[in-house]
Amino acid sequence: MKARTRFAPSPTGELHIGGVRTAIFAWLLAKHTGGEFFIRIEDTDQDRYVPGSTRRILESFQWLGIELDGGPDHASLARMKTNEDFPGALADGEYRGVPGPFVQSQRLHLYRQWAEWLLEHGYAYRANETPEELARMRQEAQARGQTFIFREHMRLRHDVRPDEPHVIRMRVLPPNGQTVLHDAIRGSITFDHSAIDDQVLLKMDGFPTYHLAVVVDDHLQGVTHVLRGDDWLPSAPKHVLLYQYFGWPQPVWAHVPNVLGTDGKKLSKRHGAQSVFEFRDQGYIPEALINFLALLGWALGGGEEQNVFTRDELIARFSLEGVGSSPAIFDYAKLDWLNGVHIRMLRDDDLAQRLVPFLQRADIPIEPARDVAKLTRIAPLIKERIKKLTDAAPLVDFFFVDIPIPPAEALAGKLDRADALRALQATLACLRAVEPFEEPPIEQAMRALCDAIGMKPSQLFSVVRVAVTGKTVAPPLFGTIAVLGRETTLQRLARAEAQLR
RNA sequence: GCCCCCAUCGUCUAGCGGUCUAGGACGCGGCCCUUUCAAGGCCGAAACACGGGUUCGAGUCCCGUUGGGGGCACCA
Repeated sequence: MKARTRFAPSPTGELHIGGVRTAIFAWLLAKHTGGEFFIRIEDTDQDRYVPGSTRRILESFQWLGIELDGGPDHASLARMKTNEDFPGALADGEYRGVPGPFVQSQRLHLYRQWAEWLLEHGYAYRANETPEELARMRQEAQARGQTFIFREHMRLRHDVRPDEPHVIRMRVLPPNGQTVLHDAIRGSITFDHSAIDDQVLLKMDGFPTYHLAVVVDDHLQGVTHVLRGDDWLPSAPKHVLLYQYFGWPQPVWAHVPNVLGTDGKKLSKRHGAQSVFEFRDQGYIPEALINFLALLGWALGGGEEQNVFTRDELIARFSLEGVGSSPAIFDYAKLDWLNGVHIRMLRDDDLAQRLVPFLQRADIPIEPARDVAKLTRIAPLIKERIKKLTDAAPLVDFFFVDIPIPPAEALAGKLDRADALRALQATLACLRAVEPFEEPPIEQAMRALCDAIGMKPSQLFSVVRVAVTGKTVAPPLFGTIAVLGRETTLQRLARAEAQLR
């Protein structure tokens, strides 16, 4: 069965990593079954709308490399409260069968139409208590130690006419009944109607609440599986009821557990990196982030114990059955490890390309057109030494900028100054003669040199390393020398030799 | 306060009544490899929250306790 799923963020800020995980599950499910995954913007709260956030959300998915089968197009984005259009947006007609529009504020007529349908069929009623009146009623209930549940008979005015300002509330029927939610992850959960209030479906401003909009849209847009955070669990029975009232088939419900911070609390601002862009800027690559997030609450099971997955493997192997029901804590150490693993899986030229902005940000003068070829040669030298793209700069800077002449103590290290000098002089002579100036011959020559001058490899190579890179920790020496080239290498060796003389 | 969810190593998890002296991964410690640093290989420490049931037999099923999380808006 093909699944059609959606991610439905509200444009109220950055795309949080917890939301991304939910989106990834939904996306994987859809792609696993050969179905569609789309994005719908839930901008029904005029007050919480944050300009630019829709664009940022879409850009996040673009960076993650998650392709959409539906989502707001240029025209739709331009028509939002603030112009949210951007070059990477879907073009009109790229919907692949999912009916739009994908912005809820552009679907208002649908919500009104279906709210009125509920009214006509006795599943809803009009009310017009003011926020102040409701707050007072709520307070009174609390004073009596009760939870405030709004019910039809509690209305202050029973003769609300259609032409005066009002809201539309749903009836919870039957009043003393129960509603059972069948959840693919949690099993069946029974809710007592006595604990469910007559939810407002259509607000005074003509906008729907989430509860109406999500049901109408998911049905109209053919969503087969509703995946969302488990903070929606308590209001799920209202949605089940609405599907029943409308006579629509229930989707598969799947409430995925929350992602918690290191302190066990729901992920929030003070847990460090939050938005997708922060992870991007900290040097994580999408392949690793997706792998990591998928593993947070999902496992292959069946005795298979794989941890590293490519995007295609995830799509091939993902299933809702593998999603656990307990909340997971975000573990940065594991993310770092996975990021290193995925960096090592990258092709050299791919890694080189991705490194460019990070090196530039570290003030290393990189000119993509000129330097990517060189970076591609450097890539295999540093690949297994970096966990994040930000780790590269201190490892490669000396390839692109001249180094200060290392002080004598640094050059000599644990050696006598005289021995260090001897080592440099011998290396100078040796490397002048090596032909061709490539890694294998260089290594061969320098190893032979150790025997010739009676030094241990670790001794000789340490001195040369400092002379050539200015560092005690650097990429593998022979590869480094080869990339640096004969001229630069000899020049740095000569300067170091002079320093020790 | 009321409602709901969750509970295996520090963390992510496998386990779907016996094959569990509980497996894997990250992290941690040790050893090996080695030109530094990594990567890699090997070894090790590390968990079924507690109490009752059910059963010949419970990490696995049921109930309770405790602990954690979420929700109780004309917010999503």
